[in-house]
Amino acid sequence: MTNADRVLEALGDPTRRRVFKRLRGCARSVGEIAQGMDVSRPAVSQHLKVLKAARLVVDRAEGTRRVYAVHAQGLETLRNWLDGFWDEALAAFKDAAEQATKKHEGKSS
Amino acid sequence: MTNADRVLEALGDPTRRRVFKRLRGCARSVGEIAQGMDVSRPAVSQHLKVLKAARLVVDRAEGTRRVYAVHAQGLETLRNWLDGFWDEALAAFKDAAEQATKKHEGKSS
DNA sequence: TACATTCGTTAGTGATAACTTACGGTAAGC
DNA sequence: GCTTACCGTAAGTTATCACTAACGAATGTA
Repeated sequence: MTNADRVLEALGDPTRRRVFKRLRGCARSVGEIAQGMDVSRPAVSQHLKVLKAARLVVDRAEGTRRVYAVHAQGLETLRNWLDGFWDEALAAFKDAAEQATKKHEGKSS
Repeated sequence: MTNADRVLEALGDPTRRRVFKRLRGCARSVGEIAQGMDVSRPAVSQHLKVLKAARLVVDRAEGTRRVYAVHAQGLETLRNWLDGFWDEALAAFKDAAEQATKKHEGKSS
């Protein structure tokens, strides 16, 4: 399982996306994130675990609290996956075009 | 439910990603996609339905067969979501910095 | 040391979704 | 017009996943 797979699977859940969006711009503790959401704190904790495994967030201990913040690496992984998909698609298209050209040349000769 | 939500949810499933990757560079029919995979043809058909709803693929009738190909719009949606996240994160960070500055000015005055 | 608070973990449950089998519909070929 | 091939859909089953509840660990405090 690649890192890109973990990122896509992590962002596939809507609740997890809401948790992730709550960390834009400022780091928050688990309780602060759960505050105002319609899910329990353990649920948020579990979602953060998945987001952490995907390198989408990082956590640091701050007394008894655990503060989470967005980590650039996860979104960079997603961006690289996106770019890589385009590159491979383009390469495959190029190969197909070349084979078609070769076939056409063989026909004309 | 936004389009970005549909894209992320569609790409969240590993089988669906394998189906999607099979369309890089060349369009294929449903049977061709299912050929060599460890899932049945109806399963592939259902996944393609979800991918189509997310604007990740397009389909065209070709006789009795139905040919699917990647559609740029879905991945563009994902890219926009990615960029938008960065923008909002940056804006939030900026606001926090400005508030901190304001507070600091108020203190010094 | 004893207590309180905060967070993480595990077990169990309920819901969602993915897979298979079976059926119906449509277009091409004889 | 009948047969064949290909695809989508529906029903049913299985499995996966997210949520709640309960317990345990660690830190800060009296």
